Amino acid sequence: MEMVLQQRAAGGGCRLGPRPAASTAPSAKQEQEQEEVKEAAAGPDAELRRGPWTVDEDLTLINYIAEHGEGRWNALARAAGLNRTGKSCRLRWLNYLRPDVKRGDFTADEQLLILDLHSRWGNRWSKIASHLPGRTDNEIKNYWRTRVQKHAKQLNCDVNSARFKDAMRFLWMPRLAERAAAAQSSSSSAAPAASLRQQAISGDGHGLGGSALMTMTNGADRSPSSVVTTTSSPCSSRTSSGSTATVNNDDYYKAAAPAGGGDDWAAIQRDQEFWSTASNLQQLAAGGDDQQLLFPLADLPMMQDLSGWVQGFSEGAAPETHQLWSLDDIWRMH
DNA sequence: AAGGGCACCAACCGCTGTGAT
DNA sequence: GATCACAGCGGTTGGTGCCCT
Repeated sequence: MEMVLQQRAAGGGCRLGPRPAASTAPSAKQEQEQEEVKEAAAGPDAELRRGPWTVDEDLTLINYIAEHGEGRWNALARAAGLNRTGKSCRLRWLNYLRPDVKRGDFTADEQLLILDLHSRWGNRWSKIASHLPGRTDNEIKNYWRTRVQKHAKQLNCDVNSARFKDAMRFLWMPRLAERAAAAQSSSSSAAPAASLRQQAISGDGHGLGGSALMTMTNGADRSPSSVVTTTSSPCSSRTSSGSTATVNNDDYYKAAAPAGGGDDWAAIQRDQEFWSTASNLQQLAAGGDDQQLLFPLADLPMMQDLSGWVQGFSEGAAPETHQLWSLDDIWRMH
């Protein structure tokens, strides 16, 4: 325990001392409230501690909560003798010290879930976190900001844009689903979603016939903005425009294949051609001028089969008519 | 080896919601 | 209904450490 705490206390950085003035100056009332909180928590002569938690502080908090339980954080901070605000104690406990906090990289399953839930609820980190046992809202938020937003930036689009959402739905999420399924097949301790995904991919009991049929739906209204079915062998699917598209998993997975495993985004992002393709297809779908494309579409390795897929990159597409599977559907089947 | 740049993430802040008085 | 205290949420910051040149 001591060693773990030592590592945790030593890990990660944060500022020490007072932070710089905020861009919006606090009101006199707010300043007074803050002073009162300080004095109430530590007495008029004591300066509240800020910044990284020490091992001693962690142990004090853990022991106090083990004995008295959590809640009433300001009172807890005082009673435990911690020279911290209740807020700080609560955050430290919930995001770090709680025994069920899961640490380490997000699994493909978890990433998939985050993407799906964020597409529905937006930046409702706490709500999203409630669906990922052991993960904190802070962790998910950090993940989103450091990984997802970074790649939106690299695509020169906003993370909330339809373009980026389409890229997530059609490129990243199917890929994650497949990786999660692969991970599931090599693991005996499977999450329910993983086992369901495996069923979906193997077509077990759902008439999928060996295809990884996965359609991501659009936001709160749950209506698909467009449809792509992915298969391990070419198959046809009807697009929002009514044309038939054949999207071969092997093609775009090949294009996005990780050089050596690791982070999915990193793997996809490494392949500049892949992103350029997505970017160009988006421009084409939006009626962009072919002359503006980064390179001739005819040269793209995926172009033969993507005429329909391009339509998927347009906004406001009509709902699909054939069978759609969302994560919800898969979840329910379990 | 040095140092500059960047990703990561713990911890902060302001604000809002909620329940008690 | 008004006020207060507290809990909780989402946005932001900046130190640490890794990676690249």
